[in-house]
Amino acid sequence: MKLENKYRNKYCGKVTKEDIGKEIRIAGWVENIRDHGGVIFVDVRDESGTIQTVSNDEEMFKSLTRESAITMLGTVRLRDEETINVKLATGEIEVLVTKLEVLGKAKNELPFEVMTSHEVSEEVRLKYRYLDLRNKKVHDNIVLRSKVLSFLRNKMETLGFTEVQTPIITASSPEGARDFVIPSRKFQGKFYALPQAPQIFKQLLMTSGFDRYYQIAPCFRDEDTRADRTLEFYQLDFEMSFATEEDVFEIGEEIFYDTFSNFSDKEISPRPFTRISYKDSMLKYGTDKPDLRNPLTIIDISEIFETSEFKPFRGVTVRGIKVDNIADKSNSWFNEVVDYAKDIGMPGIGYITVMDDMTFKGPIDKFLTSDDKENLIKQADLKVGSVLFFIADKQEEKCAKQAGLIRDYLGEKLELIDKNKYVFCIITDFPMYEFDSDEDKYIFTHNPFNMPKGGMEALNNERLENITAIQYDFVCNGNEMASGAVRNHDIEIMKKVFELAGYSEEDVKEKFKSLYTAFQYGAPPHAGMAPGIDRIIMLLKDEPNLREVQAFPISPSGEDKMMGCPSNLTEQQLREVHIKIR
RNA sequence: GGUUCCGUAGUGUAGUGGUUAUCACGUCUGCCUGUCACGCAGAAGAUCGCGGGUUCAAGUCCCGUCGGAACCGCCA
Repeated sequence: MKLENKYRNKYCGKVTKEDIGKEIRIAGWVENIRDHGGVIFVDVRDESGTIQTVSNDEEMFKSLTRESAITMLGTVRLRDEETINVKLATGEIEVLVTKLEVLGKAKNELPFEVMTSHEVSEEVRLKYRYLDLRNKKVHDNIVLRSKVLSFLRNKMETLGFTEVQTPIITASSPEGARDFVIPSRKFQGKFYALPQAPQIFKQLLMTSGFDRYYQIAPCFRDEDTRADRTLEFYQLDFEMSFATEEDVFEIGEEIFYDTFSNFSDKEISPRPFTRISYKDSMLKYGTDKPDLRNPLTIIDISEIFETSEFKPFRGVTVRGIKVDNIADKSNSWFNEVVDYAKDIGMPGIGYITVMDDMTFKGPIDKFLTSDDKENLIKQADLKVGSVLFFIADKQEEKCAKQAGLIRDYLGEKLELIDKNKYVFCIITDFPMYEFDSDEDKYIFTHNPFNMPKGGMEALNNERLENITAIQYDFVCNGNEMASGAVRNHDIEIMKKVFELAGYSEEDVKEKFKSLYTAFQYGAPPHAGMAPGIDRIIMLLKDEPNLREVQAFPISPSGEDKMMGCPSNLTEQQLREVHIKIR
């Protein structure tokens, strides 16, 4: 790579003892100035690292400010033994400056210190993101992102995938997330939309004979944000024709396993990743994105309490979480668990403690018959010192979710979670439909273009809530990392799928025009998925939110105070797109 | 839309209803020839988010409002 020009001929961090005696030119930012009166030190930083420069000419550095962009001419020399800085890669040498030129002066009062920007409120960091990004840790996240993207592209090419770019300006889609919309100037009253995902396009590409497609695809969703969710994010979107669920699993496993082992030293769960059905996951872990580093599991013990004298448990869903060897925890420890249970909307949490003689202690004990006790010992595998927590609710789904939260809480509280591991699993067989009590009808749980398991036969014969889709999520350490499915390429099955959710054939024709038409011209069976790029980097870097791994993220409230967006438009702009602000 | 938490110099913070609002970093001035998050001496810098209330007295308590964050709803 050619570097030499009028600004520099050497990167700061690449200067070595080999360069001693040479005159070099460096360019970068002033990280620090230490004026000793007579001798003055200036640390200069570029992307490669930092080097100390030194001069006896105070006049030359007189109005120099920290974080200014500069270029310097100087001679590399060896430092005296006792002045070597072992903390610095270039700590054995320094540059004796002969000429300094300020290329971009920085105001002398900075909004925050670059070296400690991570301690500053995120609002200020984002407003001055270009300064924040000078911080090594923040900068390194973006550099890693580049490396991961390159690695993924290379991997996909190796696996025979073709990168195809799909439109950003496209049609609004009636299902799924709220679209970001773009008013049309030429077509009054009509709107384009940004894609929530390239879903339809990639299915059309399958119909077009692209055997394996991929794309590092931007996705836009106008929904409220979360730590791991924002308005725009990137997915490694891919799709394979004439492919089965297992074909996609194999590719997905290779992508995740190889990426994580290439960019992290942590232990990774071996391939093949554990497969868990949605139903089992909701029962055992109380969530569809279980953290399998947590060894605790949930068991269903509703049956034992069907005729119980303890009213709150009789005839409702009762789940249990057994933890061994914690019978000796203090009252206050258990009270904290009870407080947490109340925090998440439970009336409290019951538990029994197994004593040395295998008798139980706890508020629920007196309601249990000796048969009940024996059943519990057997079902929950209770031992001396075990504690069994009870979670009960009339609604099964609510009970499962609360049990899941308690499981997470206990895992953290008891430090059962090994932070040095990535444990992957694949959740399969998501439900196709769910009942929406607000609208009093069945709606799609997820993507309506997924193939129902069992095809037409299942649609005709099963109860709607029992129909599952050949749909799967890749999950790592409690995070949903990717989502995918075998798609529905059969027009007859598609019509039926929509009919069951209350759509007529005309609706499908109109709302999903492209797929409905295209699939009448020979659609191949196809399947794929889409790993989330931001979440991969987040996990690799142990970052608490995805803004740390995007160069210019929007704030959680959906504003960008650096760019000033969203912003007003001029009257003329509004007129041109035929929009009147109320 | 809802719940919870947080707003004090440029930045991060301390602050039991009671004198001139604490400390650190940064900034400015001076001193200092080997520091490396240099040191020393001094200075400037605050509408305690905003509005109202309680009180002899409010940064502190109450109400409202604005801003920020996490979560629920929503969303793959």
